Amino acid sequence: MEAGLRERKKRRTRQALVEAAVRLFEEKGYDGVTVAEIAAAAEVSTRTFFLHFQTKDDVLFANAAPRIDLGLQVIAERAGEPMREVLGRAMEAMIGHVWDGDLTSGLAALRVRLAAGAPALQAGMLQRFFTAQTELSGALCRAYPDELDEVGAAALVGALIGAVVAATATSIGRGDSPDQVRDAMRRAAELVLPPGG
Amino acid sequence: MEAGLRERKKRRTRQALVEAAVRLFEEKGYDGVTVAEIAAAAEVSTRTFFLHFQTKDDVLFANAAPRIDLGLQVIAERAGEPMREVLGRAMEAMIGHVWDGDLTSGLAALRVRLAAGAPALQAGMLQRFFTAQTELSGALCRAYPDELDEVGAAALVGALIGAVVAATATSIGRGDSPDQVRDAMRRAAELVLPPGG
DNA sequence: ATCGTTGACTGCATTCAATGTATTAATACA
DNA sequence: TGTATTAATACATTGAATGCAGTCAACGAT
Repeated sequence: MEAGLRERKKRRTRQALVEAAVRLFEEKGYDGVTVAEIAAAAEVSTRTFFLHFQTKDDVLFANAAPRIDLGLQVIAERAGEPMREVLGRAMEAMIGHVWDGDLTSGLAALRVRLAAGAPALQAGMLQRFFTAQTELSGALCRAYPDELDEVGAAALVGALIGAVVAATATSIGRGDSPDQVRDAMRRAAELVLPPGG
Repeated sequence: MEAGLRERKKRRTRQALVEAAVRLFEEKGYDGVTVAEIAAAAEVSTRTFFLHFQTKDDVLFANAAPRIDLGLQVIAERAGEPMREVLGRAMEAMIGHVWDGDLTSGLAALRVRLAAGAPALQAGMLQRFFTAQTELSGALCRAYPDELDEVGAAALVGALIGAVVAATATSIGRGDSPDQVRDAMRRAAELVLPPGG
């Protein structure tokens, strides 16, 4: 997959910014760290930070982009199978991705901990979930035009994501282990989409 | 109901700020208006704006505070009745408050329209919903300690609010009438809490 | 009626996220 | 080797939000 020295250097800079940010946030909290500090710790200019990340909080979600695509992919591939079953499988795929991406690494826990003390970060997180939710809802509506209208799809996906996000935040905030958190996510999903129905 | 000249003046200032903000936002969009402009239009200093509202977006939610209390009140009063029924009634009360507070006045529509073009505002709105959700969830958990644990309560309330918020945003964004929006909210609530069950 | 207190409001300075512009320097490519 | 990209930099600016010191009107007690 095309190495390219330029590309590699860029990636290294990006990675350095992510690592510096995580380390500093752990030390001093989200509001206790400025973008300038992160950039300095990664030995680049402040302007370069915003060349890699749109906002300060973006640096904490560097790896979250593929997650939603995973869900959309399931919906695209399994079109034809029963709607609620497909949605359940999409959710299960995303939960799996969270598990071995953010849950075991402790990144998810860090985010929840930081968000508890930094409203700006909390707002940013919620917005990401909402954007993902909107994309999923649109895809589902397009895949099942006879069963769902726009509003119905939004309600169903909103319920699913709403349940899982709230359960996850609560479980992590309570200090649960990664396994317990994953169970909480699954139970929340089953609350909206019962397995035998 | 103690009038008090000082109190009245303060309220007038606050109201002037709200009205100036709404008018300017309608004219030039959310990002197209600065706090300084709003303050100038209300003939007060910029500093005074932040004396009345914590953030720029706060001015658009001046009347939303009592809504959550309404829901909490229902949960407190009806304790003892079946849990899901009480939660449904709490939601119905809040929907009613939205109806004759923001829906008929067009304020809700304005917020959705503005939020579509201003990520910062969208994030702020979502955060408000999440805060409300957390409070409701806590109250419900305390009212029904045998039926719900923290995570279960979060999941249930998260599903309910998530469904209603998503359906509302979609319905408004599609240009529906206030009646249609209210119907969408009710259907979304019934998706999570079926009436006959 | 007067005086001390409270509290709403102001002006000014500062921090910090985020953006625009112009420039430098290293990589890529012919 | 020379030319075109492009990551990264330096510098300046906007705008939200906060801190602080000071003004003046409203209030309450004597």
